[in-house]
Amino acid sequence: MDALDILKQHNIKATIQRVKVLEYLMNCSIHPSAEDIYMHLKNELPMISLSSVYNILIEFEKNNLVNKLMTDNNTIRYDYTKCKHYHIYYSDGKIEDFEDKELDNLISEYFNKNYPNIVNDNDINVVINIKNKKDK
Amino acid sequence: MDALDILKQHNIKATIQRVKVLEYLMNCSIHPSAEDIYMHLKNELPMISLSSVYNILIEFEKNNLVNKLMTDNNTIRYDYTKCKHYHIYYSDGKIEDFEDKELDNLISEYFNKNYPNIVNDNDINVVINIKNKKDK
DNA sequence: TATTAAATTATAATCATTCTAATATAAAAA
DNA sequence: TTTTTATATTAGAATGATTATAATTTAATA
Ligand SMILES: [Mn+2]
Ligand SMILES: [Mn+2]
Ligand SMILES: [Zn+2]
Ligand SMILES: [Zn+2]
Repeated sequence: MDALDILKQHNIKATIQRVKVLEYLMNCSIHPSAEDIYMHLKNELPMISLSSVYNILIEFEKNNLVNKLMTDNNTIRYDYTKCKHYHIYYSDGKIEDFEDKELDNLISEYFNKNYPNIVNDNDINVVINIKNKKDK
Repeated sequence: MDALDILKQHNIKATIQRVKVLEYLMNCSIHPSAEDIYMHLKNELPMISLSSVYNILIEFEKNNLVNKLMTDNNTIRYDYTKCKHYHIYYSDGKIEDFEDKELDNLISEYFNKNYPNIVNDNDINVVINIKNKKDK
């Protein structure tokens, strides 16, 4: 399903800015910051403003179209909400998707068995931190 | 082991500021921000500066005395490095420790078996996100 | 004691994000 | 089609966490 349909489905008015932001999020794999998105879109959409990117991301987050990824260097990164997956954080800033159904099940089952009342599946995240060689 | 011994052990000069920061981190359970630490210490140590708190935290981090906890609201929280544990993030900002040996082992074994070359134990974190009732 | 280095402090700078008010665009009403 | 109203975007200011800079204090060394 393409960006336009997704916006319609969520009753979000499909402005050109929103379509472009969503398209970029759907197709890129870098887990961009708001600034990254803005920089990328300026090429094809020179009039877009950084404010709009922030506004749009807030709107998308409310509708669960994107997830915020926490980082420890004070910048929020965004991830298009597709099927459940985890993330590998590299020390150079790269964030990589990590998909593993078997691990999903393992963890789901474990929490359902041991903490059935506290947590539901989607609340649990696995974060993998890897140091790049250069960074000692 | 108390704060003073830990600093000696890591060859960090035991200034009053460093001792107090470390003691607070060791004893409190709120996973404080730099500002939280500063506010708390001002009572018993009125001359301490926020700069020092930041400097000290950087120093502690280099020596693996503390870990940074990522958050999605642009403030870094600090955690004294004790035995391996995970964290529950509540939507109201509280961060709670979550210790579970069985889960540690489960995850360790799984990664050792399936991704032995990519990851080592301590790189893997489990983050649990829970919405407080009020927050809809 | 004099000299040097290290740590702390006050303060300014940076930078990601949010807020505010103005403008533009689209939808609804007349 | 015009007028009105609501919504979205924009530019720019404000905020707030963190980092950088330079001065001062403290501790260590000669
Ligand atoms: Mn910041
Ligand atoms: Mn900030
Ligand atoms: Zn992802
Ligand atoms: Zn903790």
